[in-house]
Amino acid sequence: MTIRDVAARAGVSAATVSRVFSRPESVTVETRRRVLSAADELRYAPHPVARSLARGSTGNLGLVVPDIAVAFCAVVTKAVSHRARREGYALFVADADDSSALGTDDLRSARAMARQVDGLLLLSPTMPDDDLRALADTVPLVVINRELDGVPAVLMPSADGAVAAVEHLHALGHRRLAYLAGPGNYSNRAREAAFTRTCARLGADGVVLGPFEPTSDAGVRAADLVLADGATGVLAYNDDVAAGVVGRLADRDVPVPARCSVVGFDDTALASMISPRLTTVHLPVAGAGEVAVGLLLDLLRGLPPRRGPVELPVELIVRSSTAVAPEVSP
Amino acid sequence: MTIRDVAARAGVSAATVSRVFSRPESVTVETRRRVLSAADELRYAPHPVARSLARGSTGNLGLVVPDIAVAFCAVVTKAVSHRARREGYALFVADADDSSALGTDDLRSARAMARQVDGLLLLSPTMPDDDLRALADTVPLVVINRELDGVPAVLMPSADGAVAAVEHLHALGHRRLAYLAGPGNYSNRAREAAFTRTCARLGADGVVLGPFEPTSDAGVRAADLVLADGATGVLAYNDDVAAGVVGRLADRDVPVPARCSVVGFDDTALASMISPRLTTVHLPVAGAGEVAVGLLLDLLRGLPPRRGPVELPVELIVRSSTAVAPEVSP
DNA sequence: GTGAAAGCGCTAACAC
DNA sequence: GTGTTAGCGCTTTCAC
Repeated sequence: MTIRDVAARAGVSAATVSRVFSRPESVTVETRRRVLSAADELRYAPHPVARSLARGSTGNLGLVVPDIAVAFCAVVTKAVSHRARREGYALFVADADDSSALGTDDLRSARAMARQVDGLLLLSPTMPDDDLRALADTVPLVVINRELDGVPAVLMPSADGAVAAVEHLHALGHRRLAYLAGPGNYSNRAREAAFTRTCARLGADGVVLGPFEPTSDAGVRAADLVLADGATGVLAYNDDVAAGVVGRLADRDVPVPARCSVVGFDDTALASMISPRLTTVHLPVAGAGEVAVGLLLDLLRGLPPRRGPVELPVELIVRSSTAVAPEVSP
Repeated sequence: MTIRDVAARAGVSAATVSRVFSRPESVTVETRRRVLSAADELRYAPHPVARSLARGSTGNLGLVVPDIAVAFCAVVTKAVSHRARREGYALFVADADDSSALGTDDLRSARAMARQVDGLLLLSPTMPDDDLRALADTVPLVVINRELDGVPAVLMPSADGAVAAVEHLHALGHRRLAYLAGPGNYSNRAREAAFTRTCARLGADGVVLGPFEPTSDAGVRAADLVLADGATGVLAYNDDVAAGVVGRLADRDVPVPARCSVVGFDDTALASMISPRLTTVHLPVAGAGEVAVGLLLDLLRGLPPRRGPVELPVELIVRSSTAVAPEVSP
């Protein structure tokens, strides 16, 4: 069923059919009606691939995530998907997590998508700066959780969250703190640096453990290291790791928060599902996804790019996994 | 940068360049080398859209999920994504969850993707049989968790899991059981029916509550209904709901499993993250995703379709959220 | 407002 | 092996 079949049936030219489906107002009501009903009878719909080739644009957006099975990524994906659809775009999603290799292969995933989409969104990409820049020269690009001159970005300033978390623990009397490091992305680096810096500023002992996978299993292992270290306040890379820590501490009869306080990151649904409910840094994840699509659309429309990255505020949510430090044993 | 630029630079025809990128062995080593280095210098790569149009196939697979933010869906997506990539296909993912409307709009999502992919995978689709069949006539199609004559499917027989769960609770002495219903999809219907049937067979009181959203928040609400009902054994639609129930019962000082046993469904990571660890029905989620891609590839290759659906066994995993029924108060 | 014609970038016969 | 020639299905000038 091609445009020509419809044209023949409606007694018009292919160009007219094309117009009916592209700029209906540029065609008489009467011919439009004829074309539409012919199309209907033939169950015709424009072929998107042919349309993309002719138009030079696809109507698709692409998103590369480090690991779709991580709640944080899934939520971003959902937000991006909705905003994209609302704007009339379909969404291509690629999971960069390469089980065969070590780490993620976001560059390859991004390249594979680049020509099939009008624009690309990268979530927490770990590829080298140069590769990222080269990619940005190839295709309209917006990154989330990554900072690079000249590439539009939306940031959730993890550092602020880490600072708030450390200050919170310090205010509760904790003097030996541990940060459980995650994967080597922008967010983790920001969190780790802010943790260390803030510990130093407040005169607290701050130790960095890890890196760990961002999973609860890794959190279980991390908990034992924390215990061995003697830290009483823990900041985990994310909620999953924090949940693993909490679970393991419970299993080892170390009550949380009485003997050890635990802070997570992301404020995923998990954070309020476990017991005790997690004190955690809330990230405006869905908002970030939406804003990122907005930036990308601006880019596609040729609007002047904003100077710096968009920063969405984060917030420490205090729940039940943090409390005053245990008294030092005599 | 088109194929012609490369052809000119390498001193060959466009067809030869095309061959180098499609069937390299059909070209001399020497010309191949020349073409490749010309392509390299010009940073040329074949344009996938043009290629799709000319070839009549895209090299893409599509997946429609009811809600990517649900762990179950995310895990399937991950498995599908990996298998697809391994087979040389890219993956289009659409989230059918339409926040604006009630429920999911998988039909619309599927239609939007249909012509841009070589084949489509539908996870727990809720569209009417007729629409599904019509779609299957349009594009190679495989469904997961849905049964419909003539449409290749992979099933995780939820009913078996529900039967095992009810038998488990009954064996522990529970005589009044509740099923917390989920969304109106194939899986929920299978679980609910099996629950009711098995309760009847064993002579237990079985009450169906809901339907509820598949979230822990809904589980919180459900817990109060369970308490009001007096059931001591609960089978939830999924782990999230079960987690909500467990959390709420703890808040209401009803110890799990001492006073009430709770069984989940899916065996997501959450199940072993909460305390007590959830007894739940393990679903071979990743396997299902992989197998589904396999079926779809068979379809694309024109292999004769198998007669019935592929069934992957499920298994009840007994953890710490179930125990012998509390003694009946005198 | 509508049609004719050229072309988007690539592939696939078919000749040579 | 390689080049020539037609398209794939649609959009888009440019005339009329």
